[in-house]
Amino acid sequence: MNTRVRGQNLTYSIANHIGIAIVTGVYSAGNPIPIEAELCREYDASRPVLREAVKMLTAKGLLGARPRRGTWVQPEDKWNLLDPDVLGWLLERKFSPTLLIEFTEMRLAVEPGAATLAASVAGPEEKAAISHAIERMQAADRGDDDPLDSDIAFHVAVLRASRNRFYAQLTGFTSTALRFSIRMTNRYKGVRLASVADHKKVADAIIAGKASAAGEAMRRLIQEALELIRKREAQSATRRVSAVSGHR
Amino acid sequence: MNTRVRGQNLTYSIANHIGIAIVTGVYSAGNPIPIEAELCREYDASRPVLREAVKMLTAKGLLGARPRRGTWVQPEDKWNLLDPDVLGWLLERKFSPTLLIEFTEMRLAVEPGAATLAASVAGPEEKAAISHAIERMQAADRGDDDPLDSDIAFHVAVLRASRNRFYAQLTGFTSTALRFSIRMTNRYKGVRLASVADHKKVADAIIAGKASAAGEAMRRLIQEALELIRKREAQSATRRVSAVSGHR
DNA sequence: TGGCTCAAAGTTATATGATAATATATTGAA
DNA sequence: TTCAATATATTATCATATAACTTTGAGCCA
Repeated sequence: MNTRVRGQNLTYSIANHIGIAIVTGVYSAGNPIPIEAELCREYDASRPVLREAVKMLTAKGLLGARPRRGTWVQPEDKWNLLDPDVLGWLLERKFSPTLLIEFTEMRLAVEPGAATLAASVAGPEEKAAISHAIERMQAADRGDDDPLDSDIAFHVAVLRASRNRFYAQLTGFTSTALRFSIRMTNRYKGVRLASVADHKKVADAIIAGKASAAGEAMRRLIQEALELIRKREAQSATRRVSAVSGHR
Repeated sequence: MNTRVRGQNLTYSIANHIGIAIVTGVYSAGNPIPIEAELCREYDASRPVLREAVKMLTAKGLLGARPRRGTWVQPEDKWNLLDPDVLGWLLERKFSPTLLIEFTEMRLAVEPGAATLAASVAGPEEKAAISHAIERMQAADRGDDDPLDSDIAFHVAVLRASRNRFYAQLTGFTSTALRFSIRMTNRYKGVRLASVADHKKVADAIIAGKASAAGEAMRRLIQEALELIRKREAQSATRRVSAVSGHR
């Protein structure tokens, strides 16, 4: 192979490469990671650098290593899917509609939860951030801002407004999910999965301190997006099938 | 300091030590991580070992490093709180009722979501696992099984039954959360935060395929636990205040 | 012939020391 | 006073050597 990776930081580049190789199945249980010495040759790097990269990946649950047994890919259920890097690798290189549906299903639970909390605890600055995101979305509809960025900003603002560290932790996750959701579906429809008006309902409820209304509005918002995604997936699955049968 | 750490694996032990030191605030933005050379002296280890440990921690978002700038602790919002190690360090060494409330708030959204999904997609084996966990809880009430383990087994079984990788990913998170929830509250009450009967309602709804009923039952279950935890926290806060004022 | 013990080999773990890259601070000049 | 160049401290990378630890297999004994 001899894939000399270059970037500002060799260790991170190699960790990235191997990480991607793992999630795309280049390395797997059936096709195990080569031993250190061979990896050094493949990536043309010294052993310490390679070991540091491998340690980063073991910290993310992708790899395991033991003396004499070598280095191996962990079973998929040990991967830290909520780690932004791991999720990024998975989406960037091995995107699948199933994955998109799975994390939209998760957003369907998480974001209403965050919105409910936000309505009871958000302070003035956090509410201002939410309002500002809505204004940006409206501006985007007039062509004065980026539709994707403003949409993401809104969801991130709500997560932060929950004043719950675990929800706040999911901002990276949600940004990524949203970016890919839209990238996948905007070929068929406008760039939004839901209207600005629907987003504004959520914002208004949070700012008014109406907890259950905020949660419910957010739930409807994501439910709508999820159904749209499921429908598109069903359609393209049908298309794939008819394309295959058409060849016969 | 010279804290020679010994264990079967030096690198992991050191990563653990430093990880705990970070989350407990021994190292912080104000009191930065010493330079590599000093860390080597403190932990009596070679530079490669130390660098590998540091790389594991940067992979978990706890540290950052740049040439000439040294190694520093990342702001807390960059920590991967959903990483099982990070969460474990935080709970094991710096437990706080606030943290307990925060992740119970998150469970309040996540687990009903998982239960809802599970009701529509769980297969026979997954339903059997849920039933089995309920049986174990009943056995525990008769003294024939462990109350804590059986309780955890139930929640884990539901998450897995959702057939959603992101929910499944949260099993470690939930086990930890539950273990600490109970450890914190069982001094005051029986070991359960909610009755076996309430758990069984969730299980029955999932097995019957009643999605919204399953979600709602699970929501009630955790809502109950959350209120109990909040009440206990308010009480002990009062106790702390009166103890302090009593001393004056 | 089967099982147990022990030894050897292969692989990761740890150590040492040296060189390169880089960002910051300092110093000097404009 | 400001900007640029240079010095310096720190991480990044490299090369190599030794240790520790399983796994495997061979040999021996029952």
